[in-house]
Amino acid sequence: MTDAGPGWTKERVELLKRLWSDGRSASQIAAEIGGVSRNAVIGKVHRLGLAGRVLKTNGAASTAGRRGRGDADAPDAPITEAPSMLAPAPPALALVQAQSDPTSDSVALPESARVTIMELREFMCRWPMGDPSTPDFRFCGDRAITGLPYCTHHSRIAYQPAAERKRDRRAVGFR
DNA sequence: CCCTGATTCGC
DNA sequence: GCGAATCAGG
Repeated sequence: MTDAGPGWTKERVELLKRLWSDGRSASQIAAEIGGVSRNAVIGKVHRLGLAGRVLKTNGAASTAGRRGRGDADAPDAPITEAPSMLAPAPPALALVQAQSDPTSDSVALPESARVTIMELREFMCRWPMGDPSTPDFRFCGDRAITGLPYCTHHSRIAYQPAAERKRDRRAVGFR
């Protein structure tokens, strides 16, 4: 047939837009479409002007991505750090008892897999739920982000906009 | 280590 | 216009 050139046909672009707006990740879309890498998907998405789904993840992109491919890196310009001082918003412990079931014989397992400390694994979210003094105390137990004690959802809550700390540690003559 | 998206630049 | 490379954060 004449489909020897896998370019961004309208069908593919539409599919891309649909999947992207549907909340699918770039890698998922790439796998779905096939023949394209996740980078290609992201690149196309940006070119189309669809980017912007993520809110505060661009903090990385700000300093990153100015290199193409094995190109000489120019002296990075002094990026003006935005003094965004947002509220620390500390996570209140043991205060998230939404639907506390009093002596509930019911299962009461609406979502996620809450587990006890016995069932807690390294890759499980350690978000406290309930009072630690009661036997009802459980942990989120969801798949925690590798390297972090919480899952994606709770990580965002715990680590809200309050990461503007010491960024550069590689000062010359440090120590 | 896994994943995510953002960005730049050579092609 | 395209996407690999790179970055940074979660």
